[in-house]
Amino acid sequence: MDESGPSVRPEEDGAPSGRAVRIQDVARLADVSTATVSRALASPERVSPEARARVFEAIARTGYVPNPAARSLRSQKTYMVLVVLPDLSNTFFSKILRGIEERLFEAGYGMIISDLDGSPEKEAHFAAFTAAGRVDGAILLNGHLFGQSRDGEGTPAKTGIPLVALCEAIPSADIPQIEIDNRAAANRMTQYLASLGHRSIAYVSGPPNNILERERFLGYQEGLKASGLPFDPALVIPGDYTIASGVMAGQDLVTRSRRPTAVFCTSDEMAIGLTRTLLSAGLRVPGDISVAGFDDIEFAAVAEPALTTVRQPRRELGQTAASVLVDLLQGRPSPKRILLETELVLRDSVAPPQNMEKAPAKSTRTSAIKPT
Amino acid sequence: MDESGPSVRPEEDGAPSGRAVRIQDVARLADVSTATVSRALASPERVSPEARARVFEAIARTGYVPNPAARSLRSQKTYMVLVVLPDLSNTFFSKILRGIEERLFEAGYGMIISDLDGSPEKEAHFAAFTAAGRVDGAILLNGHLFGQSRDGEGTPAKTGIPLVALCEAIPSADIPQIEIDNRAAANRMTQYLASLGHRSIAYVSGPPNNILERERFLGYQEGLKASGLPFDPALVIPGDYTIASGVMAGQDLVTRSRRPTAVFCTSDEMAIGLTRTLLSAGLRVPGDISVAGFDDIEFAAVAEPALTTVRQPRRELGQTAASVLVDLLQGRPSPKRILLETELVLRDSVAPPQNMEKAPAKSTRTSAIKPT
DNA sequence: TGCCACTATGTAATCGATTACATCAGAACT
DNA sequence: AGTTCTGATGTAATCGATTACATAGTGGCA
Repeated sequence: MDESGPSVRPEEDGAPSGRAVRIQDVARLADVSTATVSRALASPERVSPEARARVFEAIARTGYVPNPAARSLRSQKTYMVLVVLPDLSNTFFSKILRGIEERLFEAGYGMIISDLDGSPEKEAHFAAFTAAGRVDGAILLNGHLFGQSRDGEGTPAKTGIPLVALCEAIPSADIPQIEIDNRAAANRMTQYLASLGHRSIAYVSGPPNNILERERFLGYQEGLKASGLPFDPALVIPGDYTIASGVMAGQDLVTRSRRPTAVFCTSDEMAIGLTRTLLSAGLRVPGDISVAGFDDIEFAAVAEPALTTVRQPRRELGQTAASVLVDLLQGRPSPKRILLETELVLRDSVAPPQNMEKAPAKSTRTSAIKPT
Repeated sequence: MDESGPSVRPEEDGAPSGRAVRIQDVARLADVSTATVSRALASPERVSPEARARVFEAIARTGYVPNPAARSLRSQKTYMVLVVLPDLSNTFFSKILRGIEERLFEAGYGMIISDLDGSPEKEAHFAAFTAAGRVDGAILLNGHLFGQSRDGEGTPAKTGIPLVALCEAIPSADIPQIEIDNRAAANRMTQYLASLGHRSIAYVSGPPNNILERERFLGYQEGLKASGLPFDPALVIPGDYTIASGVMAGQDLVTRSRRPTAVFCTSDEMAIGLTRTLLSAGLRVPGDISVAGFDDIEFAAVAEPALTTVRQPRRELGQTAASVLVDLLQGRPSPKRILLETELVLRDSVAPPQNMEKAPAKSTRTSAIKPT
């Protein structure tokens, strides 16, 4: 443990060697009790200015940092928040995570990430983890509660801690939902495409049980209707938000004899994969087919052609979710649902359909990088 | 999870209500002492098969999960690992993180992420966090120790826990380094470009103090030398690995009167941004200028044209770093340095220079998506 | 002056697991 | 048979902070 020598004083008062500084050490140095030290930290107004000063002085000299395990054991708080997401390696989440982290950090909370990766064991693990009180709250990006399917089947595991749903709403759960209006956004994009003259607008979907997908699909149908266009099931191509599924969708399109003039992909990844496939097959984008995406990830602006898409305020989504959770953790009230604004980002991958426009194949690039 | 029988009794003997199950509850139910329960969990071979069976049965029935704070307080272990990285929203890190998380999860460790974001306060916070024993170990992706600059200046903060450097080596630190051979990889790519006939190969750098950058730059110079090409400082264009800096580099190139025939970008992000700018300016890639990247992020394969690059085994890098750290945490020896293999991924953004090849502008696409 | 209210502080119980040490039964060895 | 060893288990100390409760001191007010 310690070197007990003659001139021991391994740390006259500082930290340099050996064992960590305990609250006892600080108390002794400040000539107060441990209770006073604890109070000076937690509620400074409850100790006299003199004692407070001595305590802070002692803390500074020793470099004392409270032992979180001890604190947590007694106070039943961990100052940790769990962020549950389906796939950490998905670009879409990284900016959101950053927004979350920023806000949590400001509020003094740490962030534990759980990448479920579709694994039930992992999910069970983190459910237990949560139930074990290892975190004070959680932000769920995976569209369902622990122990429940996306459809709200099954009994949600009792967590006993505040939860917030982010991006993928969990309608069956009575927790705050932070999201965008997916339906309105999809509607808007669809109407935009129609307004350019497209009469045959394909839709590349997300995974079937996904609530984002359901909303966006509704929006797409509404958009068609509002534009006086019929809904054609043959124009719905299955996808799952990944680049690979975009590539597949593109291959599907390429082989069709009657092709739509525009494709609305419900993620930028799919749009980029799809575009790539179309271009490889010798089709022109947007000359032969216009392609629109969803999310506005970093690469959308530098895709070739630059991708027309729906911008989600990703960082802000993360920040908002974190703020709401912190409010809950600290006993403040919070709204049940927050919708953040999206924005149509018009770039070069969408143009009026060829047969309506007599212009040559060379697309009219409206901007080099960021039009908005 | 399961449908419990007709008589619900969600937890006949589990947490009767409200409060969490304690080791005491399990012990009572299994008719053993708490010590035996603890041992059954930590070292099953030290308890008799019968007792062990009763304990596990009781655990299953109660849904007991050890209180981590209590465990941590006593055993001085947190089963948490800190991952320090400079920018969470960078695509490059996400797959690495996933690799780390996978391996840590298998070994029973949780992952706390700290996104330093270039903020000294954040860094100080996490240094204290670490010093406070809140994690058992850390994986550093930011190229320097706490309290130290990238150049090894300053006294590294005493953490007292195992550390591992990942991707960005920390030469001054005596900790395991997991990385790729950046120099060899850059050398190889440079020689590859030269072997196609390129005599004027530009280099878009990373940030100046970055050790990756230094290594890659050396590799570039060595590659030139090995190919009998002179090094021309005018062909070195500053960058910082971001898309935006790639765009800037592209703008620089576009305005030059004498342009290189090939550009080696030290990140895919820059390569994609740069390509975009060249294309927008009416240049052809690889017709007029070949562009190569580094990293092989997901988007490289679907960029237009598909990007020739150096593949880093990102997931494996993460897994390896996590494995090494877990070894250290569990007292096993570990190698000081691990170099993982990279791979040259040949796609469509690189071709022989125009003046050497009489073929038309239409580039010969060797593959649609993934040639390798 | 005597009593109350209030503030500042100290004492010690407490959180829930791990683990050093003690105990005991039975096997193995002399 | 007596001694030692081994393996299985229980008892209770321990980790370091928080906090309920107790106590001392101070000022106000009748």
